[in-house]
Amino acid sequence: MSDDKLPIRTENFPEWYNQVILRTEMADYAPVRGCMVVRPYGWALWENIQQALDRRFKATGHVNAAFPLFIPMSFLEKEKEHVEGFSPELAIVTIGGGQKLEEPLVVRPTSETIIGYMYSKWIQSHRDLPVLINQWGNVVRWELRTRLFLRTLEFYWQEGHTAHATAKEAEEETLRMLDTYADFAINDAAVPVVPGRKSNAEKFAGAVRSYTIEAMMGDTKALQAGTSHFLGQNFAKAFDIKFSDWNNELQYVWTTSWGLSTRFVGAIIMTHGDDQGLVLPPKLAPIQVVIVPIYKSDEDKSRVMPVVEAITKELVDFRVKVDAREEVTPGFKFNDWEMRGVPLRIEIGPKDVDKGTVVFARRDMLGRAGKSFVSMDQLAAQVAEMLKTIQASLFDRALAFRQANTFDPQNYDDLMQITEKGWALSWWCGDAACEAKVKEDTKASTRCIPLEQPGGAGKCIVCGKPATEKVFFAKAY
RNA sequence: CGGGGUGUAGCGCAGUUCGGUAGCGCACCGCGUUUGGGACGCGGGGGUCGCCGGUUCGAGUCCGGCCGCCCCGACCA
Repeated sequence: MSDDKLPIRTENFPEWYNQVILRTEMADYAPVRGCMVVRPYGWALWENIQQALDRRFKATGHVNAAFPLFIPMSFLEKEKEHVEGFSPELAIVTIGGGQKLEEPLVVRPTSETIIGYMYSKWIQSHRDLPVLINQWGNVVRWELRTRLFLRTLEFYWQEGHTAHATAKEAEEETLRMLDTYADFAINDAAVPVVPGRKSNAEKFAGAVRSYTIEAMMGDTKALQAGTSHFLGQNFAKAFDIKFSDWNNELQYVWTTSWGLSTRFVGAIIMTHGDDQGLVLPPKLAPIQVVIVPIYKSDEDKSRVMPVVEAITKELVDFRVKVDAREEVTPGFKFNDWEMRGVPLRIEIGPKDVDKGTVVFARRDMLGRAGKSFVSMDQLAAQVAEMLKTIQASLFDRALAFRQANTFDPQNYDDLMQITEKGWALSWWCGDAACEAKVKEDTKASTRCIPLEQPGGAGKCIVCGKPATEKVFFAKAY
């Protein structure tokens, strides 16, 4: 339950973030360090994210399956970069049923290895390809510094794992799924993202190329909101995934993997939230419309409640909540649901019943500015229209914010200044040394080389050598 | 793993200096009045004071040890 005000977002962003999550009952700290409990309101948001993604996966021919939580330690060791990347953050089971295990079992940090092993059994011929499997599940990475939703020891996600006959096909799949993530982020979450390629230093352990969608949070820091990897034949060779091609010659398959996690809940919170609390995009909000009935006397109540009921029936196609609590005042409810980010509030009192109207109050425009009197005629259509408007305004606002905080540095000093206050889009020669120097000097890393490039050529912002691509430098979560 | 902070009712804290049997606000329960932007009155319930040990007639308070959690730095969806 809400009592007093939240921390001011611009004054103490991390504290604001924590308080919003705890107070809106999205999640809570678990008794184990670095672990969280996703509470029903947070999980409902995640379920809507899952549905939005899952229907896109199905539409592109993918099917769901479930692979085990435990992976033999030796599996991870088969791919050199993979084990090097993940070994510092593995949880390892050494005892089972009171007996010391002959081979330790890793609690999966990701499932490329065990899925690769299974694919080697299942794939014989080019006729078995492509294999397009997705898994919804949880994974464990023993992180040192944790934050609710953004980085916890255990998190929930989906991981897609596909196998293809040709490199071209696999690369297409990698980009198709990156595009799927971008489409979801932009159109359902109203989170503007930059699709791009990761530098070698930032790529997934074991991938040939990694792609990402990067989003700017309300404090201008960057968040990797989803990733898609072209794994080449690295895992095919490690797990001997071979098929007979059209000429009856044995070939290694080409694989991809792509994932999006509960971290995205954090992305939504930090993209749209304001001092009043959460602001949820209508398409994903667990509650799209909250109805607050207003009355003083029993007589008023008996006039208002039937109208509330009738309206609720009319709005069956939306996720509607009627807040009929008697023990708190309407004013309290307004603040409470605003904190919880419900996109649209409908107030109905005796005066409205008399006039045949209701009050719409938009979450994205607080106070008087966001209130309007609306006729009860065609209410469902008006609600649909309003939710659409709010959805669009959230995206526009977030995009404008990102544009206002993205800069084109003219020299290295300029770059150092910019990384203190936003994103820098600069020419980069591609040399890891230049990248490392920036990180050393500014704590900003390369976020991605956007797929959309200005073209032409320039000089590397760090060393001045010729460069053909621009990269985003920014501090990141 | 290093630095900082903290642990007393569900939450936020006071009490620890100087030992004497635990308190405040919010939340919770009951009744009544309230209700168009965070209501109020009256009455009530709830605590092995993080854990273990020591000193003492007596420990939330003093001494020793341990642990948890949060925040800040090196790795990461």
